Amino acid sequence: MGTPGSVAEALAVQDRLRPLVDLVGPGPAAPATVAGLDVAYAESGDRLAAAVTVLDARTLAVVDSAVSVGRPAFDYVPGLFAFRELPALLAALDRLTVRPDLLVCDGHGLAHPRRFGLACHLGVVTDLPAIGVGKTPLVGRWVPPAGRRGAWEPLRDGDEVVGRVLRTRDGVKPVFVSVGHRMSLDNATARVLALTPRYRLPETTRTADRLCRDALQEGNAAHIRSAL
DNA sequence: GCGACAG
DNA sequence: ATCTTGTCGC
Repeated sequence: MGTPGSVAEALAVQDRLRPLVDLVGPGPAAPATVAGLDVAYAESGDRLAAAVTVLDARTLAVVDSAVSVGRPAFDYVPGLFAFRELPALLAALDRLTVRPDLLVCDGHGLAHPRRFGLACHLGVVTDLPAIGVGKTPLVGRWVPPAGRRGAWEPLRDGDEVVGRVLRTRDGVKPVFVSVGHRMSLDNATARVLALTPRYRLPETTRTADRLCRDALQEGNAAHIRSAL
C-alpha cells in the first residue's frame, strides 16, 4: 500500500490524495524551523540517499538532520516523480528528533499536470506545511521576471496560476515556487526569499543536497572497504 | 503526429 | 538525477 505497482495505480493514488491538499494556508509567517529535503542518486541509478536538514529559520544554522539510503521506489516518469523518492524521504523524516514547521521540497507542488507534485504529496502525508521549489519548469507558461532579486511573474497553466517564477538573486536564473500544502503562494514566496540570502537555491535545499551526496559517498567507501 | 517532460 | 572541460569572476 506504500508504493504503487504501475503507472495506473500511481495516477489513482494522486487522484485520491489530491483533495486532501490544503490550499488555504496561509502557513507560518515566522516558522522557527524549516526543513530541506533532497535525494542523490548513484551513477548506476540503483541506489539513492535521501536527506533532510532542519534549519533554524532565523540564523539558517542546521539544528537537526537525517539520511536514509535505499533504492528508487518507482521508475522516473514526469508527473509521477514523487513515487520515486517518497519512501526514502519519509524514512529520513522519521529519523528527525524535531518536527519542522515547514518543508521545502526539491521539486514542484501545485505546478504539476494534476496539481499534485512532490511537495503536495509530502505535505499531505506528513500534514506539515510544504512548498515546492523547482529549478526547471514541469508545466506552465510565464514571462521572465525583472532581473532583481525578489522580482516574480505568475506561472500559469491553462487559466490558473499554479506558482511563481521567482528571481532569488540579481541577474540569476529564476526558480519555480509553488504551494505544496497548508501554505499561501505569497507566504511561500516570502519563505523562499528568506532562505536565499546568498545563493539561487534555498539554504535548506543546499544543506540537504550536500548531506545526501556525502551519504552516497560514504556508502561507496564502505562498500569498497568491505570488498577488500 | 510531434515535442516537452520536476529529479 | 549524473557525466563532463573550460571559463568567467569575486
